[in-house]
Amino acid sequence: METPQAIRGTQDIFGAEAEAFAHVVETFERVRKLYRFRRAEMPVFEKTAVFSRSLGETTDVVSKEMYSFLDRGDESLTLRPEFTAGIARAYLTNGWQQHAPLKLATHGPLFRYERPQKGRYRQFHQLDAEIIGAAEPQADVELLVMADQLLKELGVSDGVTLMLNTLGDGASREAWRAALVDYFRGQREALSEDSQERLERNPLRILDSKDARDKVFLADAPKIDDYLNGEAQEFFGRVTSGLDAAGVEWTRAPSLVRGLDYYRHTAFEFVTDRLGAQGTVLGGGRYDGLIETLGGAHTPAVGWAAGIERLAMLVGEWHPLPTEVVIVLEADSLVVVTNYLAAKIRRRGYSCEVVSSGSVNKRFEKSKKLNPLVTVIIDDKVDSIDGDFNARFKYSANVDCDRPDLMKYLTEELERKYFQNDGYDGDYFASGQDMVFSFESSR
RNA sequence: GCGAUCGUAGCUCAGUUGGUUAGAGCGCCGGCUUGUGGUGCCGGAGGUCGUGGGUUCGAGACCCAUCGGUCGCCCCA
Repeated sequence: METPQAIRGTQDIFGAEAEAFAHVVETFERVRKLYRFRRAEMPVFEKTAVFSRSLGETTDVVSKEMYSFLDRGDESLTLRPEFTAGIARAYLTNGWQQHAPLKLATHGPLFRYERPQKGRYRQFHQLDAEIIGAAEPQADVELLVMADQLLKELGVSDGVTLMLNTLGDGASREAWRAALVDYFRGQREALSEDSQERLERNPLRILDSKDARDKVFLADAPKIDDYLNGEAQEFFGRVTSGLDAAGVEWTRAPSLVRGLDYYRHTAFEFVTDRLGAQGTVLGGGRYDGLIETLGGAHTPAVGWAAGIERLAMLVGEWHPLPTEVVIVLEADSLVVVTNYLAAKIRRRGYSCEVVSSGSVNKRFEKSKKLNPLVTVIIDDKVDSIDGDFNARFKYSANVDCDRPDLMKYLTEELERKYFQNDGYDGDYFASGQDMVFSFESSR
């Protein structure tokens, strides 16, 4: 029987990486509540039109990266390549207009048919935050400040910079785009093959080409600032002054454009040079035109998405808190004692692991590897002078264990309730790194 | 879709200019040792050397194809 392989570009995440992944999500959940964003869940697949119409037919995402298939009714469905389009559809379908302006947060898997590489997968995961039905720059500011706080709380903000730009309103953007096409047409033959292609499909993209043949023309290319009308300028000014007031650092990136057609005004990316070719860790912008393309009324909105895998890589290995208590069963006849104690300890809210298989030697090896705060040993050695003990309950705590609550619980409550002892029996000594306390129950 | 690079035990890797029964460390299992015990010693399980062809008296090592991983281009989080 041959084991089927996992699909290319999917990942099985485990251990420290999985902990880092969970840590990113948990931090996002916590921060999103601080900003009072409401949680939403959407399907992972939609009718293909949801994405093809909103993202722009000519974008690479739509033209070659979507996971599309026909269902049994011959309807074309697509695994979501991004969140925004699906959220916009849900907003219209469910009448969420009544909640506008609506602050939404979600996270989960997305799918794109691409060659995998560092920080890029066919099934990848994003955090997502959107404000729908808010035309004011204030919404952009709130979203950016939240993103900034998220990165800071994750401890990854060092070396990550906020690149900020404006694409102006629809009219500004079109005028700029036309000027760029004009300009680059003049140099057409000198451009890279990729950029000659971009000239027809997505001229804004030429601006962040990595090809040296293109870079020489960038300095003299038309600037968006020259095409912004007064309104667009004022909008951008309010965004930047809001960020300054909130203490969020940013860098103007006049050639920053976003890949999808629906962006207007604010566009931004938090980038780092620590992730190889995939420098963008969080990106987004304003998409005032999107909801109309799905048949809704004109609805201004802003949002961003962040790659969980990329954030997790910046976070690095993340280890869960150490096990608080490990119970080592040394005498198999007393197995019920471990069941009793473990249940009690866990119900009390302390993490606990039981080691009760393998040779006694292996059990201690295992417990040492778990590196617990406290080790509890269940033993039936009859080694007292009068020989009337039938169970012994010892625990050893790391000398540095700064958990008086846990120590108190174990010494006083458990020991008294279960063993009906009077307390320490005087057997108390230091062994290496551990303080060892020993209790014995008498009958 | 394009390019580079890699693919030997569960994991990390050695395997000399192609030459007898393919190795180590870690991990796992067992035994002994260690009188509070992540030590030491002994033993064990586990590999069709990604797969399929080819060259050769002989290939894990050379060639071709294919699959997969990694990194990059395109694009994007």
